[in-house]
Amino acid sequence: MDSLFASFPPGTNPGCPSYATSSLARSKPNSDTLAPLFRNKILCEPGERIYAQGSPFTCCYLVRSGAFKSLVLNERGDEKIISFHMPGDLTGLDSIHRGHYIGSAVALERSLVYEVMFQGPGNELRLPPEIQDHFIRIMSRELANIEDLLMLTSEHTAEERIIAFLLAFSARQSHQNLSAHQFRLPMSRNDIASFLGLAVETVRRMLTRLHEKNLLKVTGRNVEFIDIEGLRYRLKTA
Amino acid sequence: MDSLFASFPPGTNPGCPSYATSSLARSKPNSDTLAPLFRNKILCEPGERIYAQGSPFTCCYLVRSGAFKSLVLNERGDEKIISFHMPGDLTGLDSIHRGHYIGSAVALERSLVYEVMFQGPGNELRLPPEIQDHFIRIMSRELANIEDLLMLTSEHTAEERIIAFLLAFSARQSHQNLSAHQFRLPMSRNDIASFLGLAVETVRRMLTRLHEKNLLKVTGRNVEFIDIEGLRYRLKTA
DNA sequence: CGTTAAGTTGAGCCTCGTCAACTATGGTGG
DNA sequence: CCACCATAGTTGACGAGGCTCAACTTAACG
Repeated sequence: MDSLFASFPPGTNPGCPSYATSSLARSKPNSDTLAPLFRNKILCEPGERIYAQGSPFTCCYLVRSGAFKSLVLNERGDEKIISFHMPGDLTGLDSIHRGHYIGSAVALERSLVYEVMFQGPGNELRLPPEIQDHFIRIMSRELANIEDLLMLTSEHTAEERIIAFLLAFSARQSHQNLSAHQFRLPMSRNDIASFLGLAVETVRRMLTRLHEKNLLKVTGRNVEFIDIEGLRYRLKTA
Repeated sequence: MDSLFASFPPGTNPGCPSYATSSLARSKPNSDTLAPLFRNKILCEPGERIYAQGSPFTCCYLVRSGAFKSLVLNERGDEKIISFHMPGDLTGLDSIHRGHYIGSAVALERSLVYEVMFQGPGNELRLPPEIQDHFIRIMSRELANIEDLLMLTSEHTAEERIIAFLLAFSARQSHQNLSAHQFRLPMSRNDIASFLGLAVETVRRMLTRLHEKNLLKVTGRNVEFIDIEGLRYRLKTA
């Protein structure tokens, strides 16, 4: 695996998949490539949704600041978190091929997004040539990200999933020039559990376990790594 | 969920996700839209791989006949099946953003593929305007497909996964004007197990269970539905 | 016809989900 | 500023679903 969070723009990191390595820390977000497509700027408060499952598809959204979760309601009515979106990420890519959004995007904190419009009046997609390349690579990367998540949830234990998640988030932090060792998670335990395909209680149990092993410290949503190499090690020797 | 197999081209099926319904049977494959991008035609024997994980990315491949599995080797060295590709599907989309293939594609039976080339000499992507729209929708749809698989594997029991898989395959069959009630699976039990995030033994146990409940008949790779409504019912009332 | 891989079946165990009770947190209105 | 309530988070006990391991049968293929 490579990353659990979308990265932007794609870098080049050949070789075997390596869980939650520095792949997220490749290159700086370069969101301005899409600037010609920007429309409105929207400010979101925590809990607010920029689009709702089933509503007509209008555009994708580029996250400038804050954080989002994108989720799908299943037949039982409870939500499954598909991904988290950080600054530089595009949301709604999975809905382009439909006339409506196949999931919802909800702000986890006060956030700023741009509308990214590329549909003509007849709903046909029109990308300026200089953006085409970039856009397709973004989608390809998104595809690879979900595949990573798929591998993580189908072949790894609860502890490994938590570790991979935290390491990926950490990498994303340093990507934004924030501390990779100490950070505050914008999402709830429930969100993490849903994202990783676990029960909330299991998430907690794994966190306490990692705490007892002196690998990290968690108080509420604040995370502090004690032994980051130890964490990485537990991922490799699965 | 909507489908576990890529569909081509995307249709319009608004509303909540509904597992393995007729969504796969939307519209006929219309692969010729990409015809301007076709290069060589390649014939593959079972077990042959059209590209290998880590090798330099050259192009995507359109399946014309036969079937493929695309897989990723994890750090332990065993393969995880990411998707199955049927006639009309594109493979390698997840590798566009990298200089190399992030997984491998292996023929499950004697198959025919087209090389789909859209990279210029400088590796920049160049899509004819009339194809752009179509191509992006394909990628978006692929994204939605994997999200479906993600939801299936993270929130559903072994039995439900098997049922969803078989129903999706059945839908794909009728999509190709083949019988939806009786068909031969091109992939091994191992492939199915890996794809659904299960052990081979579990796959079998569920098949026998469904057999005992008079819902279907399985002999080797041949599947015959006895009570397709019964199967659908067991998916809804999860 | 022999060899190897694929498929099947059973027994036992372990991880993780479920349920229930409890505590902490944060937001709101009096 | 505090009381209140709702939501989020925590902890423990228990059970079940599915994985592991091992033995065996069947199928595929030269």
